[in-house]
Amino acid sequence: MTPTSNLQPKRRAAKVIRRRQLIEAAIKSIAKRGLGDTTMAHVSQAAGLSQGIVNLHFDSKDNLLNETLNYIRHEYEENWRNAIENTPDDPAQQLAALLRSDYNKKVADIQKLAVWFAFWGEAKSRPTYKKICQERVTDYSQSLTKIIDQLINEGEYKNIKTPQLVEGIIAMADGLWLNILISDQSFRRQNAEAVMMQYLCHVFPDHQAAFD
Amino acid sequence: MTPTSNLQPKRRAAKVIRRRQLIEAAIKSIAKRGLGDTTMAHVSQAAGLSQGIVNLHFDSKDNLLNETLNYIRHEYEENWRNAIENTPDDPAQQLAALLRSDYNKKVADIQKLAVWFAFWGEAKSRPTYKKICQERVTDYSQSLTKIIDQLINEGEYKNIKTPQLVEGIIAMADGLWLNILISDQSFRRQNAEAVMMQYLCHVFPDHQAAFD
DNA sequence: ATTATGAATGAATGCTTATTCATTTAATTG
DNA sequence: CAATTAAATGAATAAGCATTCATTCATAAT
Repeated sequence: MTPTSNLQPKRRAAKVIRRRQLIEAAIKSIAKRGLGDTTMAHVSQAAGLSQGIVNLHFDSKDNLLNETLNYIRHEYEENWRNAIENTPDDPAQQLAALLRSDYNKKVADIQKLAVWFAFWGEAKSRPTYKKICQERVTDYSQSLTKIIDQLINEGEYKNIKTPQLVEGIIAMADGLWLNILISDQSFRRQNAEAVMMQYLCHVFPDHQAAFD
Repeated sequence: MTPTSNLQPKRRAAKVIRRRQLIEAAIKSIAKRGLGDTTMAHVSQAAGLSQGIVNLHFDSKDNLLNETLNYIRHEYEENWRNAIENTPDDPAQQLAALLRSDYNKKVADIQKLAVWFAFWGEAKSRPTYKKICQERVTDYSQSLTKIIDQLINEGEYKNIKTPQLVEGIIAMADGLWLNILISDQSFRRQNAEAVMMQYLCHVFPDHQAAFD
């Protein structure tokens, strides 16, 4: 037996819980102070624990930040996959559900958005960040493409180039996040959703009912 | 006479030139290493000057970074104002010109994009950054709104809510920048432009000629 | 109850970095 | 050609920070 597999359930659980607790503390601190001003002391204090705790559970600050980004990426993916699964098997409705899910309370929460932008801001110079950010998009756009192709077949849409439309929708989705983040509370999740739905109405006029 | 106005042309010019030189060095370093890992030593070395030079010309690192953001904001605004001015007084053409200008070599340069996202990433926690980023959008959307209202009057567009459309266009524009930045060179300026033009075609089908 | 093991602490360490300022170099003036 | 003033240098300083690790605390096993 490896020493790891000797771990009793309670202790192993404790470890997982502590890691999540620290990741959530990191999210709070990044949202409050930005990535640049977030220190290990901030994170451990926000978690109500002691100085060295992050190194104990994550080895290094770098690692904690990587895991934090991974965490919100998985949360994001889980969110939109749920949205699709809990929606009738109709392309227009699925499209609406998928895009509305981006403006969920859980995912478009201002703290989480701050974290996304913090990492995007460093992505160009940090391969690890960049890769995780890319992964987020590839999975999402695969599903989006599938749904849109179905919708195009169903309706009588002639002049739509799917790949470009997919790029456009994703771009708008991200840009609306930026708007929520930057605008002083005047632009909210519901506004973003409405803007996106109007876009879909323009592109798919025969299915407007699904986007109201 | 104040001591400042006593400065001879050459010396005064030197000061302005040096400041720009340091701002451009800052842009290079931010693009290369990110905002977090950019040090005063990096900036001064990139400018080929000595350690203390930034404090001499900008007093502090904070101030240098504020001025750097201001610099790209003004460059950005100058770029789109030029685009409008050098285009015939036709709404559809002006709209196309305004939006194409966002994917100029000068403005959608990958280094500049990296800088925008670096500052957006810290904007939530830094009021100064946030303000400058907000200013960028307000000026732009005023002009955009004016042009779109003209276009709507001209054509027979009924179901367009201008404010939402403006938000949508700006969001897509920013999101396409993110795509250029994150995607490993596979998504380029021309792609972004094409995606945006397809969007405009969908919204203003009677003016497609202007968006090809 | 005693021992063994894992989890957590927090003071100490050593490195990095922004800022300062005495000194040097260059340009301008009379 | 001095004398004056501005610009630039770079070594020294001091503050901040991630990381380490000897020690303490808590839990589980025997």
